[in-house]
Amino acid sequence: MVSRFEWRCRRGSALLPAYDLRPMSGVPEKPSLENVESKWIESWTQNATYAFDRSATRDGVFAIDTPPPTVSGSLHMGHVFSYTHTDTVARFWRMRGKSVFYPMGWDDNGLPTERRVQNYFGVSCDASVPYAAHFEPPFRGDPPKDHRAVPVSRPNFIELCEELTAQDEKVFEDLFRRLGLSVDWSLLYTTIEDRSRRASQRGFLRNLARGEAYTQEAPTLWDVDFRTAVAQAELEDRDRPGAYHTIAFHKSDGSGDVLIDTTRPELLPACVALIAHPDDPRYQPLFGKTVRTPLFNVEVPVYAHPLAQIDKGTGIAMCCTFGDLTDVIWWRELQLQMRAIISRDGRIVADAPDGLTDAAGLAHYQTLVGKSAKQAQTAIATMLSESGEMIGEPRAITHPVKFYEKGDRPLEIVTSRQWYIRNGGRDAALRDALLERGAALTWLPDHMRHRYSNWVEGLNGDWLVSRQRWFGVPVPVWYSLDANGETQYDTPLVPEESRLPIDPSTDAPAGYTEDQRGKPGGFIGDPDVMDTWATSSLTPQIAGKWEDDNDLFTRVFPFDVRPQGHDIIRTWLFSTMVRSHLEHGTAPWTHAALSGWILDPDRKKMSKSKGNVVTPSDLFDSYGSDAVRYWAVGARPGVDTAFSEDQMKVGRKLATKLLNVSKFVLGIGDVDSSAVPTEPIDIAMLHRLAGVVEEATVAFEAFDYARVLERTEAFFWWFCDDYVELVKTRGYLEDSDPGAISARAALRRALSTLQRLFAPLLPFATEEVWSWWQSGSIHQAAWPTSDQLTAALATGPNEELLDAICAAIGGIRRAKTEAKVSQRAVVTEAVFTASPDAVGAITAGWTDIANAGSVEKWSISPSDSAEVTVAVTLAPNNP
RNA sequence: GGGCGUUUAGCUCAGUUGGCUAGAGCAUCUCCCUUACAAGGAGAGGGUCGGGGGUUCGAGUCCCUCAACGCCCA
Repeated sequence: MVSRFEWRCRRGSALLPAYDLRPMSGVPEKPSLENVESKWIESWTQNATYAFDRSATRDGVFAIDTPPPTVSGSLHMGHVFSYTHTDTVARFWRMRGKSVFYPMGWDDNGLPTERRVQNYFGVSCDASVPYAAHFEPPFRGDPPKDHRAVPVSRPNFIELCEELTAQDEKVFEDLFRRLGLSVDWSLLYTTIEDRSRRASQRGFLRNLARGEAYTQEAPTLWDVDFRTAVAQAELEDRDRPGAYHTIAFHKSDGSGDVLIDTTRPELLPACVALIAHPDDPRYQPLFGKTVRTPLFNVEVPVYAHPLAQIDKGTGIAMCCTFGDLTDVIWWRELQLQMRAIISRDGRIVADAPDGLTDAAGLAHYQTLVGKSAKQAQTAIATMLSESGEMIGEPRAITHPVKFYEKGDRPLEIVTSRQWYIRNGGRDAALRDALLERGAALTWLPDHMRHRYSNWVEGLNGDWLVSRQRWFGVPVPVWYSLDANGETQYDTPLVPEESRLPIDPSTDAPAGYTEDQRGKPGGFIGDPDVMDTWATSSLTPQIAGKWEDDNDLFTRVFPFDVRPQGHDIIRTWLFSTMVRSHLEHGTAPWTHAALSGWILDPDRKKMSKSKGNVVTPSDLFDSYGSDAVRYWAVGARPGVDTAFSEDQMKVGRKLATKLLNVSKFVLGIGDVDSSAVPTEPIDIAMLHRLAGVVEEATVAFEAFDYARVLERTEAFFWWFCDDYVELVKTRGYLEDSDPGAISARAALRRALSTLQRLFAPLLPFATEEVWSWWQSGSIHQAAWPTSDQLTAALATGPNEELLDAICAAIGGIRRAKTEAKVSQRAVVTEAVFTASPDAVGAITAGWTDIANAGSVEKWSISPSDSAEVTVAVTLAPNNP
């Protein structure tokens, strides 16, 4: 650890010792939380309070791989919640003398932005439309419901994306500043900017050069609305109603029918085989023979394959190209024919598939052309009924169907050429290496490691990174065209890294000129963009300016922590691990901190669709940023947490209390900064606080900001309610009184420590009270230590003393409450009993107790009980 | 179907390697305008720690089992 002294020299700061005294003129007459936010936000910006010191070496740096929020949405309480957690840890390490690398990024790349731009401006991207200079979109916000999207060129569309993201990003930045994040805003990046595109393309080209990226034409899960391929990580199963249709296939030798059950009869024209389990005696005689499809009269083989489920339906299934991933496996392993009938927009293609030659079959097919899968299903069920080839009625069931997580219709499987990055899904050695990397991470909370290993172990293919979209990072390759104009996919043309970022749709590869584009002997650009995750998987590299500024990169990489939601372990966390493992041979960070969900007070997950979302800025206005942070910090790492304005009210109370008690301590009277507390109760209080400091330090080192708050807060209220009340009268004595000196010195030591313990949690209120008596920002002050707090004290900890004294004053207070008199009421006599040790403690602290309780006369006698008892006689004239 | 988590006061949650009579905040009730703070303070009531079984001198805590709720994966 860097010592406070070294750190101060390095930062060139001129901080005073933590409890050095300043003129009291800084304490306001009436402390208030009003306007502290704007005041300190401005001060922090002007003084570059949170600037990363890049002269620090890796050992002296704490580096955070901040999640770049998607700017196509709005910031919600989930952001406030989790970003506050990270900020507390950043602030702690900064106070511990680390140079904290805390960047912010905006994820403005990809589908969500496209969708928002379409909805906001009322446009749609159409690559065939020419570019229009000075294009004015039909709307800026809220196009009417019946508005038909205006097609715009890809460059125009991208301009609109940039316009809207810039606007959204400003709102985000303001909100994060208001929340008090100690981000170094000079490190800001966006995922669509040149530097990110360069990093993304460079990373991809390095993968390609090492054989970790490859292109392949293969059946792929496909969203028919977004018209793009999707990756395994973006899938989700949704339960959907469906129906089993029992359909009769006809044996080619005329010996009867074979019945199959299917939920997708519309794929009948795409049927290429029937498949049963090799051990199924019912179908063993049919293996190797053929049957003819109903309606279409196409001859298809019957094969055996172990993936056929004996107990499902009739036990024999039709294999179509393609109904599901099992079909793909059968098609590949049994080398079946291809009869694709679903187009990329989800409709039945015009051309009947190979092998469909029967005149009646063709006529049936014609009725399906152009229909959606759903419409085709209805049509074909009707035809099957009419032809008598459907047995009975369809039987309704509910079954899991694969969807793109952002999509509205079930995924289809279409064959297309796509780019993949190896992620262990097809390679056991790589998978094991990635599992090991995950196991070596410190997970917060620890059980989240299972999400990672679970996912990696379940991978069934490599990572599909190409997307058939516009607003993203282009796949940075071209393909040469041979003399016949055929595309040479196996030997892509790649740019020099120094040219990046490139757009292959407008840039030409080296050795070619633009007029050779699309011509035989010329070239074409890869039309696709990369998946958003392919870029955001490089956030450590982007934020750390990998290859653009390697001096910086080596000072921050591997990062200390990746904070993120547990819902994106399989996507963001895993893909970042893959890229770092492949490129750098290391994990990208040492810690992964997973935040929980925000639930509404009814324990439901908050979401816009449920209409239970609260706007953060309204809460900042109502309770103050510190109060909102207080609510967030109260949640233990990784735990789902109910939204609670009540907690914010408590936080507001705490911040107000901190102001008030600071005013009291600083206003009670001066004391020399070299003064050492001498009264037993003062010394014992400082030792108690020293224990809190040690506990808070350990907790923060383990990212447990919630425990820091809990322990600090518990001490703080005790300090205010008991300790301060007890020593108040003594502290007001004249300056030369030894008791007053002891109290004031102890109060100041404690105050300085408490302010700094709270600083990472309540940055505004603590900065405010610190400014009353210290110079420099509290957020650059040193984290308190127990040594500092107990320096030069004559005696050690004495919890028994504090407990006995507090029990004594508590007894007096209780007596007054029970008598329903004011706490100011005078006690003419108090008669105590207590254990012999407690008798000593109460005697030692008697003057303070008497002052706090307004006790005139007292006596005490030892008892066998550990309990302190008191009999109180109240003055007759009390109110 | 596999994995993970949660279950403690009316509510939200602490409870560390097993160790005094199980704690806090909120809410409720009573009282107090007190010189840092009424946007405050002093006090009170409230729990067979999800059920069952086991280990132990001792279990909220460890083991087994069952249940409910939630999440991840298939």
